[in-house]
Formats: sequence, C-alpha cells, structure tokens
Amino acid sequence: MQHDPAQIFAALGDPNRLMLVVKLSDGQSRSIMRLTSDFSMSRQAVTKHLRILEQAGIVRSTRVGRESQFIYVPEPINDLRSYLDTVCEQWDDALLQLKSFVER
Amino acid sequence: MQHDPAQIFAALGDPNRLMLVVKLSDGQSRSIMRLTSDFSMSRQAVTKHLRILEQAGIVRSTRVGRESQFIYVPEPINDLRSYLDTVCEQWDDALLQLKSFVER
DNA sequence: TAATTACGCAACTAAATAGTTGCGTTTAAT
DNA sequence: ATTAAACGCAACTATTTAGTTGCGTAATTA
Repeated sequence: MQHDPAQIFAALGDPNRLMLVVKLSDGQSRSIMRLTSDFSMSRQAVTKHLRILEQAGIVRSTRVGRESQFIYVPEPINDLRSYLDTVCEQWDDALLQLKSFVER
Repeated sequence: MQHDPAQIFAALGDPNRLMLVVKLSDGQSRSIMRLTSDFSMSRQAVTKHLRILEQAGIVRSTRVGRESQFIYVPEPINDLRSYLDTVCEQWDDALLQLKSFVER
C-alpha cells in the first residue's frame, strides 16, 4: 500500500519532528535517549513524536536490549518528492499554456 | 524571508487543504464559492483552510468585486522540493559511505 | 543481588485545530 | 429600490495535539 501524502506532510509539519527526521536521515540508528539529548523536552515527548513518524512510515524502530533503536526509512519521503513533482508539473503545464496563449 | 518548511508541511498536512492546493496548482484562480462547491463542508471551513494556505504563502488572494479570488503561488512548494532534496542527498551520502565501507 | 538505565503505559492538562452557526456589509442583479 | 450573492467577523463546540508527570518493568552494571 502506498503512503498517504497528507499523513506524511502532517508528520513533517512539526518543527521538532522535522529536526528528528533530519538527524536520522544520515542513516545512523539512534536510541530514544540519544535523540532526546539534542532537545529541550522530555523523553516521553520525543517518544510520542517518534511514534507519529513511525506511524507515517518515515522511521522504523527495533528493540535492542533495553533500548529502542530508530532508523530512517527513505521510501515515504521519496514518494513525497514524486508527489510534489506532479503538483509542480501541473503548474509548469499551466505556465506553458499561458505562454503560448500570450505569444500567439 | 524564506518560508518555514515545517509551516508549509503543516499546511499541506490536511487532506482537504491538499486537495485545494492540487486544484489551484493548475494556475487558474477561483473564488471561495467556486472552491466550496467541490467539497462537502461549509464555505467558512473552506475559507479557514484557504487562509492557512495563504499564511504559509502557498496561495494568494485578491478581492475582485464581491468575491475573493485565490491563486496558486509556486515558490513555497518549489522551496519544499529543494528542502526534501537535501534530506534525500544526506541519505544518499550515507548509502554511499555504507557501500564503500562494505566493499573494502 | 542490588542499583541503575532505558523504556512503555496511562492519566492528566493546556492549547491548537476543524468545523459549525449567526449576523452584518458590500457588490451585483432584477 | 429591493433582493440576492459572496464574503468577513465573531462566538461557540468538539476533537486532536503537544506536552508533562508518575509508575512499573526488563535489561545492564556494579
């Protein structure tokens, strides 16, 4: 099943979550504690954000010993890029039509 | 001033707003009534969504006679694409490094 | 084995969001 | 001059969201 664009946009629509994604998009997996240390909020708040990202498919978590490792999953954001491309293409088409209309 | 990525993501993070953007991204300007007719919600609800999109810079409105015309503004979403590109590039770099590490 | 670390679960609060309805104003049509 | 259309503003409700705190449990460490 494809990912819901609106859900992904919404997941990225919070500054803190966006920072989490940017951090994790370097491909390294990190524990919740590790991620929390970069922010000025509680571990539980970070956990909630991570679960929302996981729900959207942007990250994946695995329990390793006593800690939960989170890792970036590239597909949803790649899909999002394609989605934005279609929006932009529609715009480009409109521009072209306008141009050819003006020029004739 | 550049646009705030998180704000744009958030603006696109609602299904109804996303549909409004897709409609408007063909470059044609439309009135609130015209846009409302495509949805199953009140005019006021649509208006609120449009104002949120306007706040994020994705659309622009002009009063023409007794109606408000909304038109798509491409820059913010173009910026968003670039933003996503940087995230994806970071991921690609990580992949490359991993590959070269495994191969040696 | 005892202490500590990392985490999950649940309850709770405050604020933001999505939506509605009602009313007044300006513009256009009859 | 009336009437109707399109909209803005404000109040209100219900739901979701972002965040906190407290407590219990499994895994490490000493």
